[in-house]
Amino acid sequence: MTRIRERNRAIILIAASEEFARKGFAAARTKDIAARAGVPKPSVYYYFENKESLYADVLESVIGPLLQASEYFHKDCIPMQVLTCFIRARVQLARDLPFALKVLVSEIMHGGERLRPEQIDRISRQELYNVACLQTWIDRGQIAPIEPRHLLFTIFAASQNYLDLEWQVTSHTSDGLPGDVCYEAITQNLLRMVLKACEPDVTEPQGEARALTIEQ
Amino acid sequence: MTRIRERNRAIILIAASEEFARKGFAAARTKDIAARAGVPKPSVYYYFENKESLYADVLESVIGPLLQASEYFHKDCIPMQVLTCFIRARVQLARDLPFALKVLVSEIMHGGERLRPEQIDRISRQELYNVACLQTWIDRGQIAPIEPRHLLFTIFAASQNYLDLEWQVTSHTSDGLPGDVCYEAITQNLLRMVLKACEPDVTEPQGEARALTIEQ
DNA sequence: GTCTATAAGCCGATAGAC
DNA sequence: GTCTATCGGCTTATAGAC
Repeated sequence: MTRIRERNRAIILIAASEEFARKGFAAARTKDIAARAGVPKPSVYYYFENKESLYADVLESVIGPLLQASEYFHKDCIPMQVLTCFIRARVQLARDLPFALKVLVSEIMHGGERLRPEQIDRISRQELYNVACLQTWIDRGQIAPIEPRHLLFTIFAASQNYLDLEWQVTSHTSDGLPGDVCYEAITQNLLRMVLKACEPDVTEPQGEARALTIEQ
Repeated sequence: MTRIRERNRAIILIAASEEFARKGFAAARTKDIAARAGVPKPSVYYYFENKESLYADVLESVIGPLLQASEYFHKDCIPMQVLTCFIRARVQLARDLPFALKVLVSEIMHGGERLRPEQIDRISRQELYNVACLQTWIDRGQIAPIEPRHLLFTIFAASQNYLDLEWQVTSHTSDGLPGDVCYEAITQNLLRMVLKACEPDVTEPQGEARALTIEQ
């Protein structure tokens, strides 16, 4: 039966996400992953090819939802609305898949060498599209001239700072996960920072900016 | 002679910074650190107690300069000037000690378990002081009510995104380090984001904010 | 599908010659 | 101080019984 297979794969994948999130790929032990999942170690190798494959599958579990958060990006939508939806989706992703997202952020921060070429490709394409979108808005004068990749990276890193601050005394629920208050606060702070920063300077409009802004 | 000792320690420390920055503590090999430093592996253990001690010393090499960047924080200084100096100092630190800083950021993002208690203490104290400073400004209405720790973390993470974007095609110098243009762009973007976000809303001043703002 | 018992190899750390 | 040669422990991964 394939039902039991799917279930066990899911259980191991979640355990792996947590172990990889806490210790990183190299330091995480398959023994600990198995223990956390409540299965003997060989089961991990029965359901996954090896440790690297398991790691790549953890990354895969979050890449789809991550890219989906970018679906709001369209050149002809209102920039502030797009950014608002985008940031909300990203923070919600951090709430839904905190560990897997942390693994991905850490992986990208370390060069992405363990991402499959196809995964790198999908992320890069989306990134390029989002950058092009932001650049268009900048050229039109709809948003301030902020380097698009820096902006996207800041959102990427900040959207999950809920977990990165856990080593300090913060408000946590009993099971060790940050409470909803925390997520809403992060959303509000990030929204404010990004939207304020992106507000175009009315004192120095760029070229044809005026006319196009009115069209919008 | 202690001169040769200091020199070799420094060489190994730099090599270790680079290896730890690229691979993390667990994945970095002392063999590779020795090779990068151009010394045989036992020399690493002659000059440092063990791998963990070497790692802690790498962190130590950047904690001092990191805390020094906070020297501008004083309750009675002008918030925007403090933040400007602080951000400039942080980005400059990222230029001066890119690898060691990356190790520290990664370490803190993973819970700081490998920081010595005394190192955690120093960082926490400075953090608490900076947070208190920001909170005072918020209470006085001098800056917008942005959660101080989120703001500090965003600056912390964003100030070194030069290296985190290296897996994409960016402008690098021949030796693989980002050029100065990149640093200035990061500084400008970060300054804009933070300063804009911190501008107090004149439309909704808080309580005694007016009077105190004028005093300043 | 599940699990015990073990193989094979790598890595941190050191002994000891120079 | 410097380096070769090696040990001991730990980890991934699997063989093979149930």
